[in-house]
Amino acid sequence: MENSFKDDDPLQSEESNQEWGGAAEQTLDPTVLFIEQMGIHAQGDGAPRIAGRIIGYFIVHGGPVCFSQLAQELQVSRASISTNARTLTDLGMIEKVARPGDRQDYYQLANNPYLRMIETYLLRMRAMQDLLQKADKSIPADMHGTHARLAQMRHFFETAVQSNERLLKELEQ
Amino acid sequence: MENSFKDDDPLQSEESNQEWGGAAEQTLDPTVLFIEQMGIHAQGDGAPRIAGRIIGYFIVHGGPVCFSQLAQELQVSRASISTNARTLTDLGMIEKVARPGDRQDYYQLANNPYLRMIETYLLRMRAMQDLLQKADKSIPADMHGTHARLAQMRHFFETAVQSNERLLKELEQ
DNA sequence: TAGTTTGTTCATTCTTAACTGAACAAAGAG
DNA sequence: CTCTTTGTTCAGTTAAGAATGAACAAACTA
Repeated sequence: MENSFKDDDPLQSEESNQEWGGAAEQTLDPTVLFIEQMGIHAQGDGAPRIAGRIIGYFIVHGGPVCFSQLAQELQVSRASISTNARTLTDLGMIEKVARPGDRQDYYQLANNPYLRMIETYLLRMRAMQDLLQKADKSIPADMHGTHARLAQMRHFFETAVQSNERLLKELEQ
Repeated sequence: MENSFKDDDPLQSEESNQEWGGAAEQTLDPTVLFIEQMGIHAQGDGAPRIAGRIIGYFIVHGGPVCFSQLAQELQVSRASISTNARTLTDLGMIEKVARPGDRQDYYQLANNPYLRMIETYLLRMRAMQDLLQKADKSIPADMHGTHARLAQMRHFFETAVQSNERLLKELEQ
């Protein structure tokens, strides 16, 4: 359940700490492996690694988890949790939940954590459409080849946007 | 046509160099503006800015363009062109074309430059599916909540993959 | 042969942004 | 009130990777 990088970590030191280094998987625990891989994947998507690890943690442990627990178990600073939790909340992937008589912040996975990813994706594509449209207007009309290529690109993004809007509806049921 | 950042740039110095700084658009030429914006967008997508500018250049100027011309007009090192052109070629967005009796490399936009973007996107999603499947196998069966959340996520990616495969076919006609 | 041109590779520099620790504000608890 | 707990913000550090210049290899010219 723990990252077990610190030397004094009880879970780590009580075990027979077999061959470290090399391509050995850091920990035997498949859940922490999964969480770590989610971090890597997020990084590949251009997102901060910690954000991916947080999502991974929620997938594994579900239910409302408190702020400090996240920082502790993922072994990162509270500052990082704060920033990334806010980002993920803004993205609609996790949400803050209240706990009566508890001052701490609790978070959990949102209803459909992945929908917003698509919405963000759509936003980017619409920005590109905008860019293309403006280019089309401002570039001299006699540059026929250019306008043809712009049109081709616009067609692509139009189709892609439609496709993803359809997907979005499909996932919303 | 040029970046005109260097002081000795003829195009720059012959004009009445009006108010620099502020939000002023660097150049009046809408085509270089477009190329620059493509660079910015690429950057936002996690791709190198030069890659985006190269694509922008091809959209504007079409036809086979030689290696050295790219370096010159985009005002970047040949090394950058080399690296990015290779990446874009691997991605299937541009392609090398031969010119009889010419030793230089020429490039042009590929048939459907954007299809491969989707394929790359699909690859990433399939990698995630793989990750999810492996996690599902390795995580203890009695963690019911975890498996449920994994299943939900898998469902999402399955739907998304299908949707994008459909889109791909649609664009291939 | 030596000299040019063209593209790639490598080591280095530079930029961007992730991450951290520390200072801070807000909200209890005593 | 003081002392603790909790989360945010900010300045500084660090790490990743984009871009470069120089060295190099390959292919042609003379």
